[in-house]
Amino acid sequence: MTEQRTRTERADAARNRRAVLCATERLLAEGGGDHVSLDRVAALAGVGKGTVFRRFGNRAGLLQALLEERSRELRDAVGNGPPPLGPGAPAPERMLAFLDGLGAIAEGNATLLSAHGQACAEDRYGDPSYRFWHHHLAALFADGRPDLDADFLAHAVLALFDGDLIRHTTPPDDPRHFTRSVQELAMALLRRD
Amino acid sequence: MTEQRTRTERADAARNRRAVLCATERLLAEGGGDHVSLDRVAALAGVGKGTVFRRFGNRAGLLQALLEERSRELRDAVGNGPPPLGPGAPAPERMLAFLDGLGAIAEGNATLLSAHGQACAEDRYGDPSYRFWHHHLAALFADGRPDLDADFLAHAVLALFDGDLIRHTTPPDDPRHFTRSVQELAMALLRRD
DNA sequence: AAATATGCGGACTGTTGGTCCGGTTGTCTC
DNA sequence: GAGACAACCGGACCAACAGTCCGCATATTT
Repeated sequence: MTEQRTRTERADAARNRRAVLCATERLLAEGGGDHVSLDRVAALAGVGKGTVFRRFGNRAGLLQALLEERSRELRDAVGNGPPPLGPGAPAPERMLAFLDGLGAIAEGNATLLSAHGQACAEDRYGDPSYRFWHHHLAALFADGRPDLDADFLAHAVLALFDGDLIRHTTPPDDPRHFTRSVQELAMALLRRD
Repeated sequence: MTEQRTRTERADAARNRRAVLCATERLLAEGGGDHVSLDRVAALAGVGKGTVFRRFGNRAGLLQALLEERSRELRDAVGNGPPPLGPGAPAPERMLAFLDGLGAIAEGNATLLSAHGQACAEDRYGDPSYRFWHHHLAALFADGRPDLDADFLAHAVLALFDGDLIRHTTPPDDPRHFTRSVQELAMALLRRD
């Protein structure tokens, strides 16, 4: 479960990584996204500031790592799992299942999403995670609508997964409203009624 | 053309506002969006830092003002101009014309858009400019597709107007590719083929 | 020309992301 | 278990930034 970048990662290093990730999570939950300064993270995790940077490179890297942890499961399921998430199901069903999964993650991590979006200055589209989602969506669109620009449609759908938009379109009584809206939109694009 | 917040605005104040706006513009053009620090803006405009803040409140306000200046013309044309931009044309035509106009502005101000997006922490959806575009789009969608959530569709289309996305989907030889993609997508949503 | 309010400047503050290096501690070998 | 080695750690440090403040200047009005 814990990934290791060299052959074996030192025990204290692994422990610290966990501590930092947990601290980030807690700060994110209790204050807004801009409440997560790296000073605070380090302090709450009980490590030095240098440690945080050595592990995660910079603020964006830290948030990205957290985001990746939250979405790894879905990624595996989409790549190698059983239908309808995994390969084998028809495109519309597969897309609905995928958007349901991604939507759930996004809805549960809106503040993390916002923070990451703000920190991730320039290379959002180079992020491996983003590329994976994009590639998947583009393939599904290309399958159903060869007449449209599948690449662009995929970017368009992913652009919806923004923390602020989620908060703004989620009524207090229906936490999954956003996901259904995205699904509806995607189906309108995929199907030629 | 220059707006005045009290009955009459002092001449030097107006001059300074122009200078600050111009300086921002220049810095934005020559360096990236994060190259525009308010220190630098003030220095280049030849005014004190306090002046910038008194005029524009904060960084987000400054960028917002610039953005608004660039889009005021389109706003007027949409509200009171002749068809197909203004009222009177059928919804699809009107939407195409509108997206053409907004796309042109966005393509010409991608870095400004990025900078504004990053600075505008929380209240993107409260911005009067955003509300205007959103209201317009939502009305057009509601007209053509009463079966879908027009409000959400409008947000979705506006989410595309992001500096990074524009840069990422604009090939070097075709500066208007982005706009056409957006139009294509919007038509796919509006029409029930 | 005097009075008044409006605007001005830039020193100042608190916080941030990010760097750096002397010292520490895990791990591996013998 | 002892020693050697590399990996890792902490937190002092730095530059840059957004935003505040207040004594001074200047446009406008009477």
